[in-house]
Amino acid sequence: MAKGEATRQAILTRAFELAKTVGLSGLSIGRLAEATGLSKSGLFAHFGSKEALEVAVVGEAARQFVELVMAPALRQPRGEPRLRALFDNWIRWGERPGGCFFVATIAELDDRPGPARDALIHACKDWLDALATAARITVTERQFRADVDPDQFAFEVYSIMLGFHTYQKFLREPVSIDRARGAFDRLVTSARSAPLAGRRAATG
Amino acid sequence: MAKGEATRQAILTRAFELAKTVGLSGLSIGRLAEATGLSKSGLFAHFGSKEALEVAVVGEAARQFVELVMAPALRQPRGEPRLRALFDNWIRWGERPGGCFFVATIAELDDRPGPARDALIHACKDWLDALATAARITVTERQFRADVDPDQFAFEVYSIMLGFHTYQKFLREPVSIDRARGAFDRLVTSARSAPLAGRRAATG
DNA sequence: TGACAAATCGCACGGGCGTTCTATTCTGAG
DNA sequence: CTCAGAATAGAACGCCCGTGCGATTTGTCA
Repeated sequence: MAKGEATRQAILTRAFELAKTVGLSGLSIGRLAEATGLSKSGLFAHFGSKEALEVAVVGEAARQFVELVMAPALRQPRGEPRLRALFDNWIRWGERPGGCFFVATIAELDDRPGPARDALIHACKDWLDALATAARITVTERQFRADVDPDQFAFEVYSIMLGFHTYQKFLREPVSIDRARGAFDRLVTSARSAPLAGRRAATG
Repeated sequence: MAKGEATRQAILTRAFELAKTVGLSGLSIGRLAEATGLSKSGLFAHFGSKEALEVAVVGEAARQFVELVMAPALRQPRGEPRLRALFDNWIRWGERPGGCFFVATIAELDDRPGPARDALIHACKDWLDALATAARITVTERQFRADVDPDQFAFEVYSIMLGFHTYQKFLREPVSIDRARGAFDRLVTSARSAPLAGRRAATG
């Protein structure tokens, strides 16, 4: 009984890797079957439809993202260290072969309604919530100024990561990581509480 | 002799609109022929191959981008007004139906080499160059601090726009435009020269 | 207006797609 | 060891894709 589940997981692992470069629509059942050494119909039986396969791949991506990016960061101390860990882990996630699954897939699904799109939106909102929560905590810990908007902060971190991936995967700019780190540092610095007594002017 | 050229332009106009939502791979010749009222083979004859059609669509996108975003901004005064015009026009470009063609297409082509990808990279680099040049001029005009890196600035503006489009087209967040404007304002403010005598601490 | 070229059409081909059905092989519980 | 049921394979389907070709319509200039 466990055999089926193991095969299914092997398929998903391979499908996730493939989808990072060819997208979800580009992920054809025939090609995936060839890549996993199964027959087309044998593979198909595990999911029942292409759409269900796509949803499962998004789920697999979310699972790996939690495991590799979010969970380790949540073990860091609250405040700026945790925020920085989220950013660093995310950069590392994006540097793995094929780049970031989510960035590669978002543009593909934004005009194609359906359960796969819903699952992807859910994963992205979870991630933005995690960023905003980490920023909010950093404010609570008085490491960030009280007037820092956590949701705005999350938007800006997210934007930096989108820029990073575009520079990295599309433009193949070697400076992509320096640009991303530079932007993140500037963002964090401008959000910090004044280190000594005496306020500076607000930045936003 | 002009008939063919007119038809070709009509095809490209329609193809550009369609590609914003379905992408370049999703833009099939059959569907495009139906949308333009031509026969498949009649349309096909204008380009000779799917690949050539894709390149032409990217060219059409670049042409419209220059006309609607870059050219009007270059008529604004040098420095911050021009920079802000580039940003505003770009936001407006992204608010048109279908969103931004480039954002929609970049993720699709980043792992598919070929002339279409080359053309898209060229257009993006032109745009980043324009942003960096506008920032450099703003430094020269002493509206920005001398230690502002124009290329880093361009990266951050570009990232904000990617974030804007993701929030807008994918997450359908109504606050997308406020987030983008907020991030841009924060970026510009932190780059400005000190308005009066006496320097503040550097921000990045 | 006549004639030549440009523009467009209709049709067909091979191939990959997702999907279905039936047959076969494998596997694990009794 | 047996055997039901799970897991996989094989072949076929209708569909749409990009592409090529010959026929036909349309436009333009002498």
